[in-house]
Amino acid sequence: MANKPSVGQFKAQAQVFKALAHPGRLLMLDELSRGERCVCELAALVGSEMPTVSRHLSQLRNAGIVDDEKRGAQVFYRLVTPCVMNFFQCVASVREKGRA
Amino acid sequence: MANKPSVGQFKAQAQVFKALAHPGRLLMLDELSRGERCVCELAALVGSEMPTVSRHLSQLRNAGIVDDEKRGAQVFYRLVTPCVMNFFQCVASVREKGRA
DNA sequence: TAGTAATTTAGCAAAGTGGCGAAGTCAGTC
DNA sequence: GACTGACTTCGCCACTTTGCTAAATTACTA
Repeated sequence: MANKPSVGQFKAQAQVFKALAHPGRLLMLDELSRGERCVCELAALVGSEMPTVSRHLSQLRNAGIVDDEKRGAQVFYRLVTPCVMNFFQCVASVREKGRA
Repeated sequence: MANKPSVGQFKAQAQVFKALAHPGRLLMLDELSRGERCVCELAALVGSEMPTVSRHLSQLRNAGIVDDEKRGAQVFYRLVTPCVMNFFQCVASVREKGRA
């Protein structure tokens, strides 16, 4: 019933893409594709302060891309939808064709 | 040779995602997936002014997602990398899992 | 050459994004 | 109960994005 997707659908999808539209968040997702990580590990990875990283992660969580689990004093994040990692191949081809 | 992608790579990829992170641009891409369209057709589709649509299209072009061709007084845009349309399925699953 | 239509570019105001430090919350330790 | 560490939320500022109108550009027509 959705041959012509509605504007609302695109709005929701744009939110997901928006969550992916940041180098630091992509770096974190790449790391999470190899297993769950706590916030402090990801903060060290991207080299930003923890508040900054925490907010990036909540953006990814709100988009439904990652999930979090509190264990003790630490919070571990993991990738919920690994298929987003497939995007990278297409995006790479986008960039290659772009410069052709 | 790229087991550990560099920050620069993620920066470039984020640019592509950024180009996709707008409902109107997604709507236009969906339309372009069914064939080339001129700017005025796309403007009518999204219901924005032509200058606005023109800028959105140049963003998509700069990202390497679409290509343009001038024919007479009109400029026709077409999808260069149809694989970006595959994203939508994964994004849809992201949103479904997100609300589970 | 004038005139009209299709696009793009430029300039402006409003809204959103990203980063940091300060402060608040929660878990484990002394 | 006080203290420390991990994390989140808040407030602030700088920067970017977005949409509009006005103006410049290009193609076609009379």
